[in-house]
Amino acid sequence: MNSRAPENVLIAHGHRLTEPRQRLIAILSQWPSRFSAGELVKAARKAEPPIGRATVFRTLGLLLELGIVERVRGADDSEGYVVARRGDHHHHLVCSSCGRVEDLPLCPVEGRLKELAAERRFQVQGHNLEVYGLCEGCVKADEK
Amino acid sequence: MNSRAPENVLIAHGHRLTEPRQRLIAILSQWPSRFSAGELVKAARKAEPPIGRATVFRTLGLLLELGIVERVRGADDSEGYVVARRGDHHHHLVCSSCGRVEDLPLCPVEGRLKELAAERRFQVQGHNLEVYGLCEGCVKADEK
DNA sequence: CGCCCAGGTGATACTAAGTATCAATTTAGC
DNA sequence: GCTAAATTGATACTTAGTATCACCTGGGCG
Repeated sequence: MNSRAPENVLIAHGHRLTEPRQRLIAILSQWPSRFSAGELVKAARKAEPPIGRATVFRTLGLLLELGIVERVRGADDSEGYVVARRGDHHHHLVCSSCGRVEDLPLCPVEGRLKELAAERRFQVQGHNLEVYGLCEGCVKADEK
Repeated sequence: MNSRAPENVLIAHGHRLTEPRQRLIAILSQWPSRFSAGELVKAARKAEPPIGRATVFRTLGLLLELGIVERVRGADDSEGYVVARRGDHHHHLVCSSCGRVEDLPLCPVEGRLKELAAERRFQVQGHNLEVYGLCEGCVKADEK
């Protein structure tokens, strides 16, 4: 089966596949786009039976750590989450108009960054890049 | 005089140079490194006369908008601020051991990013890059 | 199958980081 | 110095996240 399915990743890392977690994953898998912690808490509270706030945050942290969910920050420093669509290194193109998040699989930083940091004797461990602008749809809407 | 002095930038943008703002700028100019909102609020509250919490946040927002202060995020998603040391486009090398923040004036993203985004028909408005790792001092300390 | 217990849950309470409101005060130009 | 507009500070509220702790349950074991 799909070893990248959240349920399997959870188990592979020695976590239990509890009922609240499964239901939370189900909620997330249906999520259309970016969401905030509060939105997820609200959806979880509305579920039947409801999932507690603490569990939502704990599970969110777990999914974040396992790379199943990613934190996204928009141009205005707004925070949010998205369900990860790829497991490898990538970045995000965040639309500042509609909030949509696209993946940018090719990293425009690698290589160049290494040289720059080496000159400074800075030992790079990782980096985070968020690109913001207008997605194709919003550019068109803007032109009208 | 120095047109990049916070006081002058404030005035140049039509803001008033009030006493609380001046004192807050004075506090910031002495700040050794990265700070959190809470730390600044505490320092402002200890000042004589104290500066109110709301004013601290409003002023912080203003200084952020004017580029006098910058938001910095570490590897662990920790948030913080630093007083900007340069006014042009740059990024940050954040030490995940000591928290020190260095400026990276050469942008390793420009150019490459434009091509990549163009292929995707994404209209780039800006980007944010944080690099984390170990600063020169912490690399040495680590080797011992 | 049923026991057992570590890992997980949910209620509650707490902290940090902001935002909103509004009456009282101050600034800067006239 | 006067006045309008900007700013302040107190207070209350919101969102995000952590801490605690008694209770519950998933799943390995006999």
